Amino acid sequence: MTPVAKAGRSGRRSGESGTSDAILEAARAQFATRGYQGATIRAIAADAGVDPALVHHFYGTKDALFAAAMRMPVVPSEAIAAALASAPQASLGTHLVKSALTLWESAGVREAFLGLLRSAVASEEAMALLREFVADSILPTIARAPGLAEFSRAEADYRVSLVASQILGLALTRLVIGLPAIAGASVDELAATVGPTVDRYLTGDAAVPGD
Amino acid sequence: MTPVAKAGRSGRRSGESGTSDAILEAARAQFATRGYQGATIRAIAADAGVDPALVHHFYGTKDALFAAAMRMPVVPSEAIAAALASAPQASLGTHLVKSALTLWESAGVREAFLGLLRSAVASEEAMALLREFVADSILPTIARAPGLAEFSRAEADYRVSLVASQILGLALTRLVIGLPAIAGASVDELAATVGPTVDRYLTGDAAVPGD
DNA sequence: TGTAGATTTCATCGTGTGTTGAATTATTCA
DNA sequence: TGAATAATTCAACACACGATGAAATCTACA
Repeated sequence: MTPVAKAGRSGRRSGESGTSDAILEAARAQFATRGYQGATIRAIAADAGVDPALVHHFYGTKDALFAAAMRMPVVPSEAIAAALASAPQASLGTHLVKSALTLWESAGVREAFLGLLRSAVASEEAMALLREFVADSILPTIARAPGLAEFSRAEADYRVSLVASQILGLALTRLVIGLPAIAGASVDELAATVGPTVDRYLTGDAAVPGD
Repeated sequence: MTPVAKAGRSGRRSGESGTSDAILEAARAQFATRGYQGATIRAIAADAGVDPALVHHFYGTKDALFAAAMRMPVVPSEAIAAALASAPQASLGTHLVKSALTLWESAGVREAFLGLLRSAVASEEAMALLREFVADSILPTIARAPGLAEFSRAEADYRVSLVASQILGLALTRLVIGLPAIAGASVDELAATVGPTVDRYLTGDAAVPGD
């Protein structure tokens, strides 16, 4: 958490410091936790153990820092791939929902999700980056699920996006808003009720290819 | 948008000014548009055509102003009631989804939704207020749908919350993130594919009462 | 009429912000 | 070795913020 110790006096340090990476990581964390306005250059610099001026030296303005920080991947799409790869005992949809819900229970996920939403909702640019990330990294991973290969590219896109809408809705109501009935339900309960929905979106009837 | 014209000199104005209401409305708009940190007392005062000190005079601190502004209802639950009351030609779920999607197409809804999320995601207090609002105002309205009366209170809560999760997920992916496949689909397409899901949540099998 | 209270502006305070320029130290390479 | 360049800190600027206290103007009520 405190990657670099701040030395008292100025001038260049010896050896590779990796300072600009430390700044970027601190920035990502601060932007995620506090949002764009709430994150201050000074706090980011303090987190990185560095003088605020150094942040500007590396990244110029706060906007540029933000843009750079947003380019870092946050959600491990490997986790999704792992969930898909592991043995689906029940239906695929149930398994997917269960994996997602279980993943969310690990520490810090709520904060990370909140942070992502905070950033995305705070600026159109961050929103575009998030959309790009979801569309280019997350959805294709889900699209590799068995049974989707037979559909056209457009229809598969549509189906997978519907899955995303339901699962993100679950995340929103359970993690962010905390609707009692959703937040209070167990992983198994939710997986049992929502799983079939995901199955239907993935391979069931009634999916219209969008153009 | 500019309810009260700012006069040059100090002292009380004659007649009822409704200034504190104007301040509250300006605050709501600013908090919704810019989030808690982004909204400034000065901007709110300017929007209300008033001196910044007057804001403090009426509401004390910025936190208190925020709390007061959050208490104003934003989402018209009458719209939901109207949608439920109007003739459901297709299934109830399809009708509900179609109504929601159509409502969103009217101007300003995306901004209002974004603002709500912005505020909710920015502070735990706003989140609690949003949860309270959804749980106490929105959900009971949906719960008056035909066919839900036969369920226990807990099960009806669970079912309605599932509906909320799917519909909010749709709003998130269509309005906020703008996932191409969802944002690009037509209202009828989405209603046709998501409607049955809502039907199943409302009256179908596989719903586990929480607790 | 007079006076207590409500509404409004003004001037200002202290603090924290993003940003800049110069100074200091280390590295690289001719 | 020496010169160019990169990394780092320091000190400070200008500005916007939330907040406060006093003064000015109006209303309500005795």
